[in-house]
Amino acid sequence: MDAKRRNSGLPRGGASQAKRGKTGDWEDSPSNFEEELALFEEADMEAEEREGQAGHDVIPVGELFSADLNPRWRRPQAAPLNPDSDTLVFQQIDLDYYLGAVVAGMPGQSQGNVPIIRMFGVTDSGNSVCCHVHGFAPYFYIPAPNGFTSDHLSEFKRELNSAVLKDMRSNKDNISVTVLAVDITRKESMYGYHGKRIADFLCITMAMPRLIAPAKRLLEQGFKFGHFPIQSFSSYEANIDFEIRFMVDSDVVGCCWIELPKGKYRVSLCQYEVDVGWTQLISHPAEGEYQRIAPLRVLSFDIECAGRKGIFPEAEKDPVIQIASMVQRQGEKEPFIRTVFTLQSCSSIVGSQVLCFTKESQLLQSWAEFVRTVDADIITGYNIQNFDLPYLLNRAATLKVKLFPYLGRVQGIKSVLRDSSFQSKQMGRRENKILNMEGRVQFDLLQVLLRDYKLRSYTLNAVSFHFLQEQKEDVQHSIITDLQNGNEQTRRRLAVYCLKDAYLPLRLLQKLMCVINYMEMARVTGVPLTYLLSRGQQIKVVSQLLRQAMKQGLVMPVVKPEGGEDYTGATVIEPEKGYYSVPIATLDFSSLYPSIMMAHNLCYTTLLQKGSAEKLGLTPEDFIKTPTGDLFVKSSVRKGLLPDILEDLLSARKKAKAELKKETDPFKKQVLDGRQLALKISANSVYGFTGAQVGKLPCLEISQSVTGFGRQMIEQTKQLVESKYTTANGYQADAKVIYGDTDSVMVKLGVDTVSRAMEVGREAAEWVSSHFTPPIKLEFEKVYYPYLLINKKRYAGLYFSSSADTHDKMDCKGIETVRRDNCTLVANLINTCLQTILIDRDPQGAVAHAKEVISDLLCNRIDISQLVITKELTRTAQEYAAKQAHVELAERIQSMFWRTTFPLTPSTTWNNSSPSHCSASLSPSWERAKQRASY
DNA sequence: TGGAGCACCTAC
DNA sequence: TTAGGTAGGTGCTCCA
Repeated sequence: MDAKRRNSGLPRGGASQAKRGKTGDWEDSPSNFEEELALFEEADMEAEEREGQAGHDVIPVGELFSADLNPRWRRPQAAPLNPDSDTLVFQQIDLDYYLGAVVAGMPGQSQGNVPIIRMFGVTDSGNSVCCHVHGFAPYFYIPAPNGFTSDHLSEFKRELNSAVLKDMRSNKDNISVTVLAVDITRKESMYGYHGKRIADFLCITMAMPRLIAPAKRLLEQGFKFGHFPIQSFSSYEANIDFEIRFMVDSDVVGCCWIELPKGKYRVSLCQYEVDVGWTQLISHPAEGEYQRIAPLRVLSFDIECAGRKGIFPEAEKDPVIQIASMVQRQGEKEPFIRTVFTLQSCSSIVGSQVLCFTKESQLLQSWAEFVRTVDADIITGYNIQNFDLPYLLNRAATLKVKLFPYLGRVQGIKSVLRDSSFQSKQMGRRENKILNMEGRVQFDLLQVLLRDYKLRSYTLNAVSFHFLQEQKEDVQHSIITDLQNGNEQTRRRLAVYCLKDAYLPLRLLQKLMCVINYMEMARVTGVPLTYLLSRGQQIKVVSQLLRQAMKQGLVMPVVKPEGGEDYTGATVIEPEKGYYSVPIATLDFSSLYPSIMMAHNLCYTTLLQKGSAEKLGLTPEDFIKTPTGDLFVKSSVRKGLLPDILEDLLSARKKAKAELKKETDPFKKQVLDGRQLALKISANSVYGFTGAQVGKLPCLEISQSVTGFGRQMIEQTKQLVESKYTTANGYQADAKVIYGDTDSVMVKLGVDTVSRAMEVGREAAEWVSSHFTPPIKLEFEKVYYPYLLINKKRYAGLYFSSSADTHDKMDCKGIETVRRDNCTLVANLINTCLQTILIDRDPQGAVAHAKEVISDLLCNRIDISQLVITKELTRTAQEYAAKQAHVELAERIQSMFWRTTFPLTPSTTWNNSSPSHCSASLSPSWERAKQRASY
């Protein structure tokens, strides 16, 4: 089919005619991306002929924008829904709550404003659903005071209610009842083992989520009611997000499928906007057919602004000139909507629709209308959270485009910008802007990459090149304004650029399978999709903990965060530094910390606090003493919650790993690898959670026992291996553990070949494993041959695991090549030298290469832009003249080179190439070059 | 000049 | 209102 026929009259290289004027410094043959776009056109032809539309021409919109410009923007027509005879099934993708008026016929309070859970989702047929869930109220627990009976309930409730009311500074919602109910319930604290002693707790149900905190505070401060003396109550589960509370109680997990049985829900407003009582909905576990994913609409967009020369665009001053949008259904290969909104005219682009506006305010308003029409479930792009969306919103405010800031799915709710700062040790302080868009998940690709990937550069260009081997269209930022001020051909050039910037995030999302991976994570951990990008690690563990606890009638206490003493972590075995030209076998404990917790049943619920063992009359057979002296009951007395959670996570990981083995597609392999890694990280963060002293439920007894066991185990492993594999026992040589970190040992077995090292390694791992409690298991991982051990946490070697004949890769740990605080020149130099040493086994060659590079550096043969080493040195470099900076940097690189590649003591086998020797041979030329350079 | 203290990044 | 952990190498500044 002729992809160009729609474009009759317009030459393909049309832009060449426009190579006049002041912006003539760009190349203009059609880019690969334009050809790619044109290919989409072919695929679209049939659909369009069927639907009888001509979607991809230039449309001079002027004032005439209508959401009906292209029927494909809309979702498929929704079939009529009869609550009495139809079941409604949808995949829930976002969940929040709001305060709303009571809906007659729904469970819960009968008057006033009530919290209503709102679930957004999509059906199999691609129709969107907004489901209001009624009747669920927030609650928390306190232990019932001594002598409390059901006769005291109403008095307690009345007193607490009036205390909370009195505590309110203002009562703008006109609340008259704060405490809805107080019930006596039999529960048990999850913190510490106390002989399964179930006790009376008061379950206090409040009218609104935000009333929980004051009620908890008042009870803590000291509360008096009836004839009971004033006393302070500790609270339980008063710090749980309302959404999580609901999800846990109704067994809903992130992104699961929800069923509303016929006769149990009602249609309230437009199609598929429904109301249901919270006990009526059915949540399907994400298994079997319910693992599927609905045809979600993913919108990716990018904006261009006409900034002033050298000034970062400001929304108050600089206009938005283009917005490109691409919409793709999850699971399909290509976007089915490709459109660009431009200010002023723009030549046509095969494969995309161009909508031209004469007024910027019209462009903005129309784009918002477009978003509402497309009704995307997921909104993505590159840095949209902190740039594009805030810019559009601020720009629309400046131009007073009143209908713009309604971008969510709920009518009448305005999208508002807020600043938030999020701080964690893991990610440092991160300032972000937050924009509410009810019912749409904002999935900023930059944020995903910042969280999940350690990269040297996070520009869209660098990231695209890294993952897709593709780059942005070549348009310098500085000429954007000129292109806009040119003619319809230069604006076309800009539009192609803009389209590509909207397209790349979609491609990346697809390639990295972000959406699917995040959904899996939401399903495994039970939190909403949005939490995964906006919150930390802890909430995932809390969600799992609560679910597991509820099954056993356990409640989670609220603890005051207080920083305490740090505890001891893992052991790093003192390395026997050197270059090893013999195979070194590496044995690892797989999932060390999780398996320790499982093997020894370490949990909040199994912890014996001081004196408990005697008080409960436990015999020594009932509990264990950990290396740190803490006591935990065995699983025969009570199985811990944390071991249960870990078993779930690790069996999911096992499954992912099995799929990984079967998979042949290299990229899907990578993704499955990512998933199993995510599950591993989740399992590891359970340990981290117990050690997080400023956290929801720290328990240092658990975390320090875990690391204590770990320290013991790695020492024992070293001793076991070195005691069995000796000449005295008939082996070729005495084995020696030359290094080890946390959960691994590197062993010199004294064998000559990789295959022999693998054999002995496997045998040794199995034998050592038999000394430990399952599921603790030492595994043979790999052989390094040769192996360069520079220092603790710094080494390199050729990595053999699958085959004994060829190495999989050169593995570098902690060396400049993998660190991001060095310039690429250093990384490349060290990398080449390591290759020369390990693969070619030619240390002299490595020295020669280093000399060459340093000489190039000193003679100004290397671009200065490559030379920024660290932040500190950037400053130094700027303070010196360029040539002097070269010398400084060359010295730095030289010392870095020596330390990294020749760190060895003279006794090690470097035949005739010890550091001092090489250093001497380099020196004369070094001095000469230095003199030349500083001349 | 050498060591304490810090920032940064990584290993696990 | 919210935040996983410790060990450890390296380069830099500051100070005695």
